[in-house]
Amino acid sequence: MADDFSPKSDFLRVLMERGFVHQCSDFSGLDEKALAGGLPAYIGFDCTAASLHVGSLLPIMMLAWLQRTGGKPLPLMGGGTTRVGDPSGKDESRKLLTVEQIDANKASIKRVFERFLNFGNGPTDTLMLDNADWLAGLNYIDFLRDVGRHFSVNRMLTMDSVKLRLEREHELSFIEFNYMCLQAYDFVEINRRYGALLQMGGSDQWGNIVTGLDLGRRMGTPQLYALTSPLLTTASGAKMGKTAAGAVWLNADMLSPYDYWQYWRNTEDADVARFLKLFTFLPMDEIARLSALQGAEINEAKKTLATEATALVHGREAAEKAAETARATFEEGALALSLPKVPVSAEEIAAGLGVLSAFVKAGLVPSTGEARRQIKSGGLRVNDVVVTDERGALSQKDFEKDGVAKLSLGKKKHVLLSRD
RNA sequence: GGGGGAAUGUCCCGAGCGGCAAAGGGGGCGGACUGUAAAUCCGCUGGCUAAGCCUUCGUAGGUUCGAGUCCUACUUCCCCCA
Repeated sequence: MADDFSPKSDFLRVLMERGFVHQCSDFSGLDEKALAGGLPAYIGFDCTAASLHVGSLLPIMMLAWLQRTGGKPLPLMGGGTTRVGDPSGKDESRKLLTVEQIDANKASIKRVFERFLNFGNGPTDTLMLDNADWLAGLNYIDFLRDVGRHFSVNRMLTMDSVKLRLEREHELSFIEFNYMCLQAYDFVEINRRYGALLQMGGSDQWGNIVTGLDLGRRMGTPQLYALTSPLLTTASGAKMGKTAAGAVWLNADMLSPYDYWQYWRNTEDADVARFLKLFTFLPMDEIARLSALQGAEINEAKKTLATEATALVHGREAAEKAAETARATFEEGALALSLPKVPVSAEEIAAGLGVLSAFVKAGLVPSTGEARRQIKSGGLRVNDVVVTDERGALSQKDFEKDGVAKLSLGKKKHVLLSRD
């Protein structure tokens, strides 16, 4: 791939040594451009959900490193392309979102970037883009004549995103088939408007990005570049960012900083070094030191990873607090009042709150049926006492300590019911 | 246009003589062992006011004491012929 290439620019050097690079259309060409300084580069983000999840962290980190090494980050909201839907890497087409949903998602997603990037009007300040600005108003006939004529359907049919659907005999609608044309056109448009020379993205975006390079050449842009990051999986092969509770969201209102910290704390041993490089800004020698730890000492590295990664998304203070909550809970077995809380009214407690519904209320189990099952396998505890009787109820006594009862599912998930 | 298949537990794959809350995987969750790890082993994996009740097999009807299973129509997808 690029083993024999040694970059001169800080940008490529950092990305490569930290494991961000999977493919590049032209390493030395891009290196030159990065060396010149102020390299404008963009990455597109889907607006299919109200928050980005850890899967999007990798591209965000790439933009952050770009800025730190003297480039100009251009995060692009897919306000327009999300209305069409990217078929890459998907077996089936997804339901189309309404424009209102997309706009709401967009607004909600934007906030995360402020944590990672500096905004402003300087040469290396971040500029937030939205492709709805130029895609939404496109005229079909004009677009076909100006842009569409440059696309070869023959070639499009050979692209992985399309080929996969055809081979597996899954439906590929015309609207999705057009997605890559729009993304390619984005590149040209962003070059013209903001001078972007580089588009980055996950490895599944390679085809879309390279199509943009091609289109640029035909439409007379300067030489454009493509750089993709590897597809992230854990050492045991699972996709990143999925837990039983759902995706690992970056927005605090969708996943608490404490739970976010826990996600990283539970990283598999084999992933720690890789994740430290990708998801923290810690210097490489510090990472090397942490990565050298063996056996139970690896837990120190995991705590550092968790705190650093959480600090990036939720701020240093929230990260330290999550770390402290975890320390008190797991290492001292103490009751940490900073665990996630769910309020219960005093009347409910007085009326006798059944254990089953208490755990449902706490959000630890989805149904009372699940609560029953967990009790059978000894998975539920109230104030660290295993629940054995599914017909039991919580009483005032359980809330004696600080007006709070600690409910636990398994050894790791704890929620406080607090008496209001 | 003609002929033949397929749709199953709302995470996925997948069995299912008319008695079915429905085999088996994967995934997930819990337990044991550990280091809040991995691997391994064990259990669980529709809902509820729970020895009972309710809702599930593409959609709508029908036959039957009883339908995922049989019949009819419809929807979607696939294959073959034109």
